[in-house]
Amino acid sequence: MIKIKIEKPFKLNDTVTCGQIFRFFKQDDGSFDIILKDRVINVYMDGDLLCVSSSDENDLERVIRNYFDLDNDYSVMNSFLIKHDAKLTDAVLFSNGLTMIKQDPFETVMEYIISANNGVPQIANALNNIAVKYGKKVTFNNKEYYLFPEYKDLKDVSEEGYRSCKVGFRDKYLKSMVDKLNNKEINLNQFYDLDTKDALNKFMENAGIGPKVASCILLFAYQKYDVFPIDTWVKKVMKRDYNIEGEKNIRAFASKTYGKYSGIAIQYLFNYGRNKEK
DNA sequence: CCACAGGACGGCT
DNA sequence: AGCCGTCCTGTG
Repeated sequence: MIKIKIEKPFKLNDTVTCGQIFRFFKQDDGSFDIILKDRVINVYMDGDLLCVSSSDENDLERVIRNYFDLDNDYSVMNSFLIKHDAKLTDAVLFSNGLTMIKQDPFETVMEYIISANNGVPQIANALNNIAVKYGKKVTFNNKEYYLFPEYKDLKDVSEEGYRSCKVGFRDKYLKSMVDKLNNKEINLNQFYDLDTKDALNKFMENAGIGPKVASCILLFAYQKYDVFPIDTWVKKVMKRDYNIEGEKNIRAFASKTYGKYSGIAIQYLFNYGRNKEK
């Protein structure tokens, strides 16, 4: 168990539950078990201390600081967003302490291919099925969890293999992506260095990856904050609160208004929207 | 049983 | 270039 003193605004609960991560489990005591790339962690806040235990305590503080983006200063981005869109003020203030989790690129790619035309519970279920079938088992606090497999582990998985995990028609997209990775046709590390436009276009060359999926991958795995993933929820909000319709118009508005922090704006809007309705 | 929700794609104009 | 039917699964 380690305890990390939180120096900057950080809302653990919102950060975990606002739709960035699919593979977390809220415990009866209010803490979260979260499955990371290579380990399972349990986290909770005790005052200004973030308390973390893990199936693998090696280098844990560095891993956690990086995963939850604890050393990033969001105040500059928050001021920028409020300055450029006063209507976003409430959402920004409400979401102060929400951070962008840094997720594993391969798992993120698979997650968002599965997310196309799909619901959150179904996505989580499919991911869990894949992990149980092909991932490594980790026992943590007497509970059994399964890490999400790496692409090498999925080298010989057929379309039927994926489909038995309830991914539906996305089976062929997953297989195609895993094949390309194992054949070295794609290197996921290259996207860190590309600018957003090139990275979007390069991801969209792959079957099953369109604008929304590519944007989510870049936002959640590569910290490209200038993307603006447009889903049906965003369309509704843009129509209702800004009277803007059509993907082209929404994209133009976001680019002009939120610019390099468009993705952060979406996270704040979503976090505010879903909590306010409760 | 049917209606619906959720993005990418492909075939059509 | 833009529109629309289709793909699969789960829920109400």
